[in-house]
Amino acid sequence: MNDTSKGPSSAGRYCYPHPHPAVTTDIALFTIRDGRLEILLVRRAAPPHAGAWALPGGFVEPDECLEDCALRELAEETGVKGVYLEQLYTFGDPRRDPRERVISVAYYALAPLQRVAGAVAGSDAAALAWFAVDALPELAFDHGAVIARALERLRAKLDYSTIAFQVMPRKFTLGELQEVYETILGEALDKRNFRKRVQAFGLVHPLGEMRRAAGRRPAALYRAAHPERVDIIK
Amino acid sequence: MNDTSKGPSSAGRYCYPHPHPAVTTDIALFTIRDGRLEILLVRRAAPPHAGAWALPGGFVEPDECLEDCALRELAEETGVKGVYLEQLYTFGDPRRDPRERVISVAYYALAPLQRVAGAVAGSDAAALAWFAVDALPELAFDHGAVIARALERLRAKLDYSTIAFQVMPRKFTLGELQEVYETILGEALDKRNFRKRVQAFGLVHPLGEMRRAAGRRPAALYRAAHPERVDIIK
DNA sequence: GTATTTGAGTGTATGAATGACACCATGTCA
DNA sequence: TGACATGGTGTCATTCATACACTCAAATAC
Repeated sequence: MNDTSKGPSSAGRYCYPHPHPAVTTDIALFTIRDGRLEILLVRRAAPPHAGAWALPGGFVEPDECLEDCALRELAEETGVKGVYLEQLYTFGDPRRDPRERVISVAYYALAPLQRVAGAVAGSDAAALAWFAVDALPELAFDHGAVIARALERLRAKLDYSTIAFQVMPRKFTLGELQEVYETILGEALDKRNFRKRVQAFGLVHPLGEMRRAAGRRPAALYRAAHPERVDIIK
Repeated sequence: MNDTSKGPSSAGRYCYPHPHPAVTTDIALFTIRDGRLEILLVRRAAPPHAGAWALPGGFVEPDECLEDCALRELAEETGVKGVYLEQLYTFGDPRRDPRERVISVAYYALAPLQRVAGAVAGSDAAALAWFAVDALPELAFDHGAVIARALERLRAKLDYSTIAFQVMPRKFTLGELQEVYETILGEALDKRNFRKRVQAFGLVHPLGEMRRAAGRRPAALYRAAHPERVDIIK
């Protein structure tokens, strides 16, 4: 899929009177597994950066909007569908890709493990794996910077939006919700204050059911008050 | 500068094996004049949308990064230089430009009137004018949506950053600073609380000078504590 | 069957930040 | 010299954020 043509007089069927950059989308997809914040990466099979790990992503088709492109690439390369995407930033350094000028519109996403557990490598990628965000492998292109910015944004949004519910299953306990916050923020929160806030903002509705877990008291189950959208709170 | 070629087999010297979109930057440059928040627009001379008003902007060159492109286009089309730019959002709807696929990386900027007062139309633009943001003319492309988003972001950033100082001259009174906040937010602020906050955050340094104005008590002059950068506060 | 373990669940008190509010000061100009 | 216009200042009440400790309910080990 990646071409290496550049400049005047190169072979190719798509011609323009002025140089056009290639445009891609890249997706930083986060989930939480075993109390760790993880990100989905694909191993590059071909140069440049063969063997290094990269964000899933790819070239924008002529008739699709950017978000559709991100969703499509994510589905093609990893099999993951239907996640909540938010545009992060557009990276346009002329030298970020050694082949040709590539401008990348980065998106980030959060999804519950159950929805991404079946991720499998697509035809474009040699392999696919989840990495803890504090133990990243060697990264291709400027994807280290992309991930850093995505993390920063994600953590900021936890505070003033309901984005965390994107990573929750349909039914969850307040303890599980707090664990998600703590995992993403990388710090412990006070249990009573956390519960107070969540309830005060009306972010959850009790289901009247209990989750029975081994070796401890059952916990009340809740659902997100507005699971379909991300609200700004405060 | 705008070409209309599209798709396979069109004439043109720059050829690629896959279709490439055109990429532009557009700049929403705000200033404050006579107590109104105004935005700089250029009148389109050529179709599409000939006669409509548009944000200054243009195509990304092969070897410039996106922010440089925005600065260059702003200088070329309006003569305005050296303003603080922040990336806003990337607009990529396939039909936002009727000629060909054009993806636009939008930036916004704030500058003091004195630095933009000499803005003059460059070769690309038929004419150039400032419009109050609540009295915009007919706009080309999706520039109405771009401006709406820029305004939203600007207002949000007033609250938690020092972005307002970008629009202040080197010396200013606290009354003038408050007027800027009120103009951008579109609402009145309490004078004492405003001054308390500004001082509490250490955002300004007194210069020990006075501004003598006709018909009223002279006001102490201040300068921004960190005029060169935009800080996040709170 | 009793003790232990593990997370579930709950309230209060304190300090900080926010927001509402009114008057006198100092200059110009008529 | 009086009217006018903006400059400049402090307090109080409320709200919000934070720190903090114990009992409850189930499962399991002994």
